[in-house]
Amino acid sequence: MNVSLGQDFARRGVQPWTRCDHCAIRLHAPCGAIQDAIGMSDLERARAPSRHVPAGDALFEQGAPSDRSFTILRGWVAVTQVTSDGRFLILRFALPGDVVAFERRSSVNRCGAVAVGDATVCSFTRSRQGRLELEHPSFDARHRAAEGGILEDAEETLASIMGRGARERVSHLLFQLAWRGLRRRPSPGDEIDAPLSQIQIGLATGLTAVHVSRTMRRLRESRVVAFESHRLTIHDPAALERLAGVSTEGTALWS
Amino acid sequence: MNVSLGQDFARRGVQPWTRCDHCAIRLHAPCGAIQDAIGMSDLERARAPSRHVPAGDALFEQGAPSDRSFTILRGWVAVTQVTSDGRFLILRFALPGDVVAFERRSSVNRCGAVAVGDATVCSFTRSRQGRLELEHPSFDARHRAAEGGILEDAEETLASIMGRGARERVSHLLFQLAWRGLRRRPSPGDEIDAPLSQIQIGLATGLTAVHVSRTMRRLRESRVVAFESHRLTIHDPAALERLAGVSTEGTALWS
DNA sequence: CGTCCGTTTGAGCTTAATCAACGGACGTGG
DNA sequence: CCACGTCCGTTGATTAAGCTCAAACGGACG
Repeated sequence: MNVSLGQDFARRGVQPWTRCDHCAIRLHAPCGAIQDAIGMSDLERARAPSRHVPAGDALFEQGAPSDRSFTILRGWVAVTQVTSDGRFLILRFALPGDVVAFERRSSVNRCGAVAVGDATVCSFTRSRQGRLELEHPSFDARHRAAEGGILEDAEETLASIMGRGARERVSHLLFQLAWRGLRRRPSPGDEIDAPLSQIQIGLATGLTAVHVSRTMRRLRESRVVAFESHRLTIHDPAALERLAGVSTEGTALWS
Repeated sequence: MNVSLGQDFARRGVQPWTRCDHCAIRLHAPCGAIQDAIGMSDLERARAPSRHVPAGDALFEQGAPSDRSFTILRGWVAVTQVTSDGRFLILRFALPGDVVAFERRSSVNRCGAVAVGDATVCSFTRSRQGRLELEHPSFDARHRAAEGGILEDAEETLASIMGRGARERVSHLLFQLAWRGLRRRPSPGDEIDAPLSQIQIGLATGLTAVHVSRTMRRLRESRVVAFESHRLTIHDPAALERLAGVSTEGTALWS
């Protein structure tokens, strides 16, 4: 089939991926088992002593040399970047079980990481990580799955942000965070503690804090989500998912 | 150091990563060796018969079942996605040597791929790929590096797009494509053949084709880049790089 | 009690999307 | 060979979205 990229190629009814009901943001796959009990206990057994990071503290700084990767055990961590023209932005949030800074190719951190709310993490040196991957195939698999999941999330976020619209961007972020925080698809009335500020939501969506405020007021007024005093309430998950533009409903062209 | 995410935390003079002068978009690492002669010959030896994909044809379609990953040998390929609300966008471009659709977790393509200009690709089944990774550590390493590189590119694109501004988005894309196309940092006067349309640039930057046109006219008038009849001319690489917001110059806080 | 910080709201402005039209390149069919 | 249609690039006019500036409010905390 010839698909001319330049014309009416869009909207061919493709309804892409579905989502695993366990592990938040992955899709179609048999659930990368990121938070699998086995994976976590493996990890716990092998971990370096855990470290507490108070809210607002940097877990590590962009550009600083480092030979460690971190696994979040408790709390939220923002993966941040300062661009060369001085803008500051949040690339993604890491929740408990997520791995941060696990690329091996560089001895210098490409991004920074800041604790959002109090957090506890454990870390491996890269050499130890390499040994663990060799010795424990399950650890290696978990690690690869985590990396792949981050790529998928990044592309999903990219899609969310390229498709212009503040409401969609914010909805996508909140929906993703709710799902990952709950470890399941949100139901009406679900609440989660989210140690976020609207400023951080803005940094993660490429919006101004003031515009985030307006957007979230509209979302609140239309009874989709409410976010007050660090507590996120999902009133209408279906609407939120629709707005987020990553719907799992709908007919796939290929089942 | 306590970094309150909410206030003046920005512009701390962090000048993050540098770039390898060989392999385009990676950074600080000792050059992922994506196009390394060894990697490529390994690949050629092991490859399935190559396949020609005429311009505009789909290499594979989003949502279609597939157990193959593809390596671009010639031409450019756009990795595309149709969102659930019908928007069509280009997540990234794959150039010769790049690998596409190499996640193993799903039997269904998360994205589509369309040849931009004529392309030649070769493909592996996932099982063969797994075997190759076990048998040839260098193949495995190349593969991992490619995946990591894609993640870095995706995050860089994300940063480029989140930092509002059409000029910056277009500059970033052109700069990245020029670098990857040339396999080195662009010099003044460099030209590369880019089988792109402005429509595709729009799809990859989240902008309208008309606004891409205006933006590129401004870039042309300010003698930064020209793009005419599928030929991209870099007049002022430094300015382009500055606009792209991924400068390698500048002092890093940590050398 | 005062300060700091995050949120909210308003007013004006900038940017980019939208709508519309035109010209050129190219291919197709008469 | 020419007429026509299509697609791409370009430009103008208008509209909508989001940013900037500014002010006020409220809670947390010293």
